[in-house]
Amino acid sequence: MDREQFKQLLKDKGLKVTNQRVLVLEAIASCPDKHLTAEEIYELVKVDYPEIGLATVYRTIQMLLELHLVDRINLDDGYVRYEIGSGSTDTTKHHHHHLICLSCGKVISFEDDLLEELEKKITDKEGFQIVDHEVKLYGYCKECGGKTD
Amino acid sequence: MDREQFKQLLKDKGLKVTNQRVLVLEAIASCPDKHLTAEEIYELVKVDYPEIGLATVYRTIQMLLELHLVDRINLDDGYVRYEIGSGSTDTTKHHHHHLICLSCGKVISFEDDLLEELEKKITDKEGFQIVDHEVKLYGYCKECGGKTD
DNA sequence: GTCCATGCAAATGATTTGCAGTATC
DNA sequence: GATACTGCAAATCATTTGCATGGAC
Repeated sequence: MDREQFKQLLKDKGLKVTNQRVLVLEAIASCPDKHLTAEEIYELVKVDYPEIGLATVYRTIQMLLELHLVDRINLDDGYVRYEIGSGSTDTTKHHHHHLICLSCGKVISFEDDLLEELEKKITDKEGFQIVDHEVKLYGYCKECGGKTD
Repeated sequence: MDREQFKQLLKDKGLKVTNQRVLVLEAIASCPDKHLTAEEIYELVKVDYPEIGLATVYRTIQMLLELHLVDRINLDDGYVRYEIGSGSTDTTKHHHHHLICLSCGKVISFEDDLLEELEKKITDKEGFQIVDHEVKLYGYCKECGGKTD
């Protein structure tokens, strides 16, 4: 999803194209592995566009979530974080999961389809139709060398 | 973990045994599938002990989390929820996961060891040592009959 | 020119904290 | 009796909202 595609999407949805909206999306897209908080996005956008307000950042994020261009992640550290969405590419909703280091706080994303098997089992057994999932694995990354701390 | 065991644990840790602490733990333990919010726990305890304060409930929950007697769940609905802990039994940390109905909001817990395979794979490939995990599956429960929103 | 979008400041709401009184040990 | 625990009210902090101005179309 490049800048022009995004502008077109906004127009198609009857939404207005503003600098703020473009810059917020680009800030999130430019840090695919950093899992930014709203405040961090605000600070990033302010570099290029100092007059933006925090409320606009929140409102834009809300809109991007509804358009499925960004995903929300909650690491339970008191901040809600955002990353460029899996749905932003298209078709196959390739969810990715998160490895969270309990020592340094680093978040590593990874892909895996192992859950599909599990989901099939649950649908069969419980009659529960699964449409989405979120997986967080907590542990210690290579650098923090297993359990050191 | 019954009431007496809990009292003993508190003593062993050098903590004082109070009605408030016993009642908060019992409120959470009595609703193993309801995933209560702090406010709900507060209301439950108030029935038997009207003078309790909400701050005490929060402080007690904090303590119970540290003792691994309760677990925290975040359904991203703006409330943090608590349930009686998997570690409260013992030895084999049998995590359970959550099925969350997008239509009625019901939360169903289930056990599965499928992730062990995945965790082994990640430890081998990434050098990331996993010690805990959280899985949330979103969808539609039997009663809400697949997708009938 | 119309209205949606923005910025600011004030409001909200869950959780935390300071402090003086109270209960446990 | 000392000190940890509690209740209350005030503080905190992320997020939301009201409203008047500004910008997109």
